[in-house]
Amino acid sequence: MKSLSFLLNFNMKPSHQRLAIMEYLLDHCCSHPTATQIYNALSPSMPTLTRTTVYKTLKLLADHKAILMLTIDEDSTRFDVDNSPHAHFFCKRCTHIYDLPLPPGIKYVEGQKMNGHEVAETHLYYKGTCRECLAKK
Amino acid sequence: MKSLSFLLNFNMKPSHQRLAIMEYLLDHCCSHPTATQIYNALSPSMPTLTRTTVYKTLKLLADHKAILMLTIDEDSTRFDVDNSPHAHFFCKRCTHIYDLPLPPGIKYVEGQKMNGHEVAETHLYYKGTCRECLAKK
DNA sequence: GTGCTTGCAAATCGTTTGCAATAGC
DNA sequence: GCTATTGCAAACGATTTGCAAGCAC
Repeated sequence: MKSLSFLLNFNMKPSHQRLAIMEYLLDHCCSHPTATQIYNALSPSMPTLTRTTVYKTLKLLADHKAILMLTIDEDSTRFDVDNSPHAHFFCKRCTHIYDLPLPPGIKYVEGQKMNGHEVAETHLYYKGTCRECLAKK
Repeated sequence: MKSLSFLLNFNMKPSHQRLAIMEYLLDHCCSHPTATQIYNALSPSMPTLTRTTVYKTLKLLADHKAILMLTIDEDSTRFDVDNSPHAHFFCKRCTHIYDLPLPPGIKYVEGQKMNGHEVAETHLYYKGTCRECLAKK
């Protein structure tokens, strides 16, 4: 019941829907799912769930800094429960997102100023073709 | 007529429309415009220009690696003519994008392998509130 | 009952597509 | 004339909105 404590930690009421979404995120942290993927996965076992609720929940979680919104994919927003500093590799062919260790030398800035700008998030992205897709052809 | 040589360099036919779009990009490199901003700016003096053409041209330029597509803004794709390695700061309040020098230690990977993945682009993004918006309130 | 959460239907907006018209060599 | 480029209208898909209904304490 990790999802329960997760929601409580962030002062969010643990509704049925939120628990399910949170649990999905925790179970699929490595795939960095889209809102639609979450909806499609949960919908069969939760017929009343709507896309709207999924979007609202994800937005709320992101506002509470419980999850991270990744804008690496131009087609749709991806979500990441892992908030430890790490980089991402986005495959342009299959749209899979891989986690990568942070290269030495780069600092993840948060809550500090940079050139007068207040930094809330740092993102390091690589884009290209992943090893799976390279192997295919 | 920088835009002309720019297009020729990338083996693209220098049509009237492409020249105008390229020129706009070169003149507004620091604002990292959206397709719609480009369209709105050029439309008055080029009444026949359509959004479609702007999108197609930008996609073509990006495919030829003449410009960079930035996915930092969740609302719309931004375009950058400056292909020298640098970081970006995205203001969540005013959506302005600032160029930032690359911090020491980080390498911009291109054309190399990383964990078996073939990297085509590296992106370093910071998000938060910019100094202009901080000063306002 | 009060207030937050959800569901619904519709709208919005960026972007893409198929195809016909056009322009330039 | 041939081929690439453009324009148009329509489609598409992700995301948001306003509002009414539902749920929980």
